[in-house]
Amino acid sequence: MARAASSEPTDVRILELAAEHIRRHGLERTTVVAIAREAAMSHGNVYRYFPSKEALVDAVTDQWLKPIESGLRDICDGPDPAFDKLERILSAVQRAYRNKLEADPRIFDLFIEASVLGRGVARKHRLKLQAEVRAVLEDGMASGAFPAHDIRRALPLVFDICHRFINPPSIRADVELARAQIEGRFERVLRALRRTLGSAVL
Amino acid sequence: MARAASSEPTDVRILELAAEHIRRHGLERTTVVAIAREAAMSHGNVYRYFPSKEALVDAVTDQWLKPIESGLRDICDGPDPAFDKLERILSAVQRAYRNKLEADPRIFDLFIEASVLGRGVARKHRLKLQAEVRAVLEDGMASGAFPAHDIRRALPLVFDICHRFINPPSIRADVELARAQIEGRFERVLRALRRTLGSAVL
DNA sequence: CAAATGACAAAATCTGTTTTTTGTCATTAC
DNA sequence: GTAATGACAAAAAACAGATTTTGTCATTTG
Repeated sequence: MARAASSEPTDVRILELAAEHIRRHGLERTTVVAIAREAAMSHGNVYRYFPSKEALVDAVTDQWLKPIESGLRDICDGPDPAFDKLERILSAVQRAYRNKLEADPRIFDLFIEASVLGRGVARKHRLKLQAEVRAVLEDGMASGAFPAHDIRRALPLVFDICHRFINPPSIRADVELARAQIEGRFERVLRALRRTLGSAVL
Repeated sequence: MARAASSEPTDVRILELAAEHIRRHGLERTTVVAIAREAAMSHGNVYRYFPSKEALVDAVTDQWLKPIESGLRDICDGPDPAFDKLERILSAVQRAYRNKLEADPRIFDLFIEASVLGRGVARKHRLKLQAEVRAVLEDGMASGAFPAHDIRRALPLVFDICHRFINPPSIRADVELARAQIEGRFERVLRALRRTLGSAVL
C-alpha cells in the first residue's frame, strides 16, 4: 500500500490522502498541514499542486463525481428509447448519490456544501447532468417519443419533479428512510414523468 | 400602538415582542432577557407564560402557521372538485411560504430550523397539511375523480412530486429565482400531477 | 529546472476566563 | 391567589491572548 501510494504521481497521492483524511475525520478536522504531514512533505509543497485548500477539497469531490458523469455519458450514448435513457440517467444519479451518502457521508457532505454554495465543482456537475438530460429530451422530441416540443419547459419540469431524489440536501434529509422505500417512490414519480412527457401538452 | 400592546393579554404581548425582536435581529441575537426588558418585566416572569425559550420561539412560528392551516381547512371544506381543491391547497401553501420567506426571512428561518430538526410545531403542521391532502385524495377517489385507489401510494406521490415547492429548505434555496418563474413551473408540475392522478395506474 | 523546503504575514482556530443567559424558585405585591 | 420579582446555579456566549493554519515566496536540493 505504501508502495502503491508512492508510485502514484504526487498530486494524486495528495488527493487520496486528503480524501482519506476527510473520510475519517470530516472536513472541519482536516488541515493542509496534516495532509502534508501524512504525505511526508512540507505543507507549502501541497500548494504546488493545488492552489488552495478549497481547490483541493473540490478536487476530492470531483474525484467521485467524474465516474458518475462518465456513466451518464454511456447511458446517453446508448441505443435505448429516449424515455428509458432518461429514466436510467435519473435513477443512476439517485443511486450514486445515495450510495455515496451511505458509504462516505463526510465526502458527500463536501458535495452538499458545494451545491448549496454554488461552487464550481457542483455547478459544473449539475450542468453536465443537465446537458445529458437535455440531449435525451431533444432526442426524444425528434424521434416523436415526446410529443411536447418546448425544451425550455420540459427540462425544468424533469428536474422539478425529481427534485427530492436528485437534490443533494434533500437526499441527505432522507437518509433515515429505507432505501427500498425511496426507490419505490422514485419509480412511481418516474412513471408519472413518463406519462407527462408522453402527452402533448406540458 | 403602545396602548394596543398593553391591552392584550400578557402572553400575546410577549409573543409579539418576541416575533418583532426576531424579525429585526434574527434568532441568534434574541434573548429572553431582552424580550422581557422590552415588555418591562423581569425575565423570570416570561417563564410563567412560556416554559422555555424554545417553546416561545415555536409559538412565534405557530403564530403564522395557524392562519395558513385554517385557510387550508376552508379550501378542503369547500364544494370544488377534488383536484381543484388539491391544487388550491398546494398552491396556497407554496404561496404562503414564499410570502413569508420574502416578508420575514428571519421568521421563516425558524420554520426551516423546526422542519429540519423535526420539532413539534413543524411536525404538527406537516401532519395537518398531510391530513388535508389525504382527505381530498380520498374524496377524489370516492367520487371517481382519481381512478387509482391506493392512498398509501398516492399521498407520498403528491408530496414527492411537489417537494421542491413545498419543502421549507428547498423554498429558501430558490429565493433568488423570480416568483413568477417558480409559479409557472409549479403550475406545470401540478398539471403533471393532475394527469397522473387522473389515470388508473400509479 | 522541476520538486521541495522553510520562513513568514495574515487569518482562523483554540483555550482558558469573564460575562451573559437560561431556567428555577422562594418571596413579595396586589 | 394570580402576577410579578429578584436572587440564584448551571449552561452558553463573549472575549482576549496564545497557537495553528492558510497561503506566498525566496531559497535550496537533486
